[in-house]
Amino acid sequence: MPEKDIDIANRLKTLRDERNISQRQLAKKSNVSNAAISLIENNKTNPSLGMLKKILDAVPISISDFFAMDVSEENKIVFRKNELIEIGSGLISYLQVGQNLKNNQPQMILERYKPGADTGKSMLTHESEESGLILEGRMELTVGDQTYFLGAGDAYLFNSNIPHRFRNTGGIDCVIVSACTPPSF
Amino acid sequence: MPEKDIDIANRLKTLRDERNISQRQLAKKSNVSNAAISLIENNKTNPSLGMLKKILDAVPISISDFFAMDVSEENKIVFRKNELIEIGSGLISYLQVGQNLKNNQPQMILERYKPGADTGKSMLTHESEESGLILEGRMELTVGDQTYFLGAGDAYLFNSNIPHRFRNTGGIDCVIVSACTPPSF
DNA sequence: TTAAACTGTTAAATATATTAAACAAAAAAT
DNA sequence: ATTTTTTGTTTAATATATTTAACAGTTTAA
Repeated sequence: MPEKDIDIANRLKTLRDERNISQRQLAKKSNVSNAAISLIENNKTNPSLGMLKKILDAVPISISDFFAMDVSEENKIVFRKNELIEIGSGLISYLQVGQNLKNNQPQMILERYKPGADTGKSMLTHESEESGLILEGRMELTVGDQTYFLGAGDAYLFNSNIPHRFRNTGGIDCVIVSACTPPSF
Repeated sequence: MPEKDIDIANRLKTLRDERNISQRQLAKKSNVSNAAISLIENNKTNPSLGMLKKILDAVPISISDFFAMDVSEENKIVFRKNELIEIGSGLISYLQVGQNLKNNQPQMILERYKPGADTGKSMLTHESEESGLILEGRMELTVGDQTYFLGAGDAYLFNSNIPHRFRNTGGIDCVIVSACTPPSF
């Protein structure tokens, strides 16, 4: 059974945070460009072993220990602002609370709809209970054959099997925090 | 203290030998080219982690375990024909018995001199006792101000502080097995 | 407030890993 | 003995990692 993703990105970031070293400090100490470290931590490259070795030697930590590190977020409780997981971007961006959610966990998402953003005329449907709260801007929400206009502070709750649709018809970003149980994707 | 060389080459080769898998079998199973595996095992590339991961998943073994593998050759006793270490090539090729030799160990080398090969007019000198035996071909050996012509079966022994020189003046390869104590390079 | 020294990220240039295909040698099959 | 597989290796073409340099945002100092 092949292991799942090795997640060097998290490992390195976590390690660096634990030891309070900046990308540039580590870069200098390991004779590697700071860009390389940034790219690794953002999963934008597939580093060579030589590269990883140089970095880990500078930390220092052995390769074996590095991969034996426990970075499971199973029991992680607090997720900092910059630790939210980006699961989609574009006209609508999604920042999720937690990773690899179980079916009994709510999928909380911080959603940002740019002006004109629209989940589409071909309404959404999925097997969840869905709730949300508008933080900024205004949102046009259609659930079934009813359409609502929501402003900051307003909230919603419905069964997502009912076809629904979000549209930002205003001129400024609309920011929503939503929750689905079980997670919808 | 940074670890010394990680030696992926040895690790992979050893692993593959232990499990009796050919390069091509492993390549196919891991969706990687057989060339890649060959290059890795010969230290001719600096593989990416993604690559290594694919290979190790096919073995299978975890990355952590892979790097925790003991491949120290400290007490290795028998070195197979294909396990000799190439420490130089070209007109003269050197295949050494063992790795990271200690000062109290003899450095045995299987040397092949192509026709015309010459260690150079500017004689060699180093702090060792040196001995050798001609296996094939003929060799012109100069030690100090004496020059000797050796054929298969002949041998030599001298203190390498005395300037010396090897020249294959014949038309065929000359193969020698030599030994230096302590190792000369 | 402004400036200076940091933070992490990104784009284009460069270096290098990886593949595909062909090779030669050894083992297996007929 | 001679095909036929299978072995590992190599080279040129291609894909991609890494660096250099510039950017924008945040913190520290004055």
